[in-house]
Amino acid sequence: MSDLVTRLRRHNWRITPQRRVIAETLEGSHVHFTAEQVLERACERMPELSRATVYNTLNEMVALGEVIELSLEGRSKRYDPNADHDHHHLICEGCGLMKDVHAVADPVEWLPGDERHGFTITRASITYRGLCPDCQAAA
Amino acid sequence: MSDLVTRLRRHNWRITPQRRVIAETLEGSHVHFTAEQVLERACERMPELSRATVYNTLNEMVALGEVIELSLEGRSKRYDPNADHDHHHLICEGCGLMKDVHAVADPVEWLPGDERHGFTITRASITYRGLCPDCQAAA
DNA sequence: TCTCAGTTTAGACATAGTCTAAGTTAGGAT
DNA sequence: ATCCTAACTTAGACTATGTCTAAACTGAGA
Repeated sequence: MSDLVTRLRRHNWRITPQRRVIAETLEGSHVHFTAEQVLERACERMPELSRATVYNTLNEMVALGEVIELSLEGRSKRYDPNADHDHHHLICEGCGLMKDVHAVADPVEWLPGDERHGFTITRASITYRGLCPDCQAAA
Repeated sequence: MSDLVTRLRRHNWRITPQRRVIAETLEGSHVHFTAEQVLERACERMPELSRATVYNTLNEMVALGEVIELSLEGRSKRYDPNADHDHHHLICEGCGLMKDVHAVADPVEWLPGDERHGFTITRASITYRGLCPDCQAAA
């Protein structure tokens, strides 16, 4: 069983066949899919699945805090089933490949008080950009 | 004269009236506007300015490296006329207010070699999230 | 003045995402 | 078991954001 499904069930969230397929699609890859990519892959297992259900379900999983929504590149959002807020993202500027990474310091501590403009800061995420090994070889 | 216009001129880029209005609109605020907001404000000074010109011009300024494109929140990109890549962003989760901030360390150094997956890393940006003073008071 | 590359324009088109109204499903009450 | 109800799903219309195209315009140099 998908770990994401387990986490979702803890919220007393009804696990319908559609939601299960969507959760398992999200979790079954190292890549972070867009909603359209989730729809496409989930439809291989459940062809009658509708676009609206995919969008609704992804938004609900984000609202429950079990999936992170990423607006990093291009026009569409991507969904990360790893809800651990301490990880960051590494993006290849050549091909768009995205990896989860962990940094050794908490960025919140590196923002001086006089740069906080009176905000209370709850979290921080880092986006690293560069070239993946394949794109370096191609260059 | 707008500093952004000065920087753009150095690229031998023709500064037309339309481009000047767009650049000055971008730079004349502490807020980072969406393309539609730039269009709306620029049209107050030049009503016949077209949507296509705003989008083209913003994309060209990004390509020249003099404006940074931000895909952080919501559906639309925002444009930051401060091309200094060492600054980061602080976003209020209540009202969407966005501020430029500077951290005291370079986040690239916080990513250990074994978390780099063979990438060459060229830059890193941090997105801080929290509540601005007004939204704290309202809560 | 003429020419031509670069620029601007209106509007068609494309893509991403949301909403609505109707139909379906599942679980509790009877 | 059957009914009732709320939650869920669906197709497709709709909205928002951004890109493209073809034609018109502009201005610097021949």
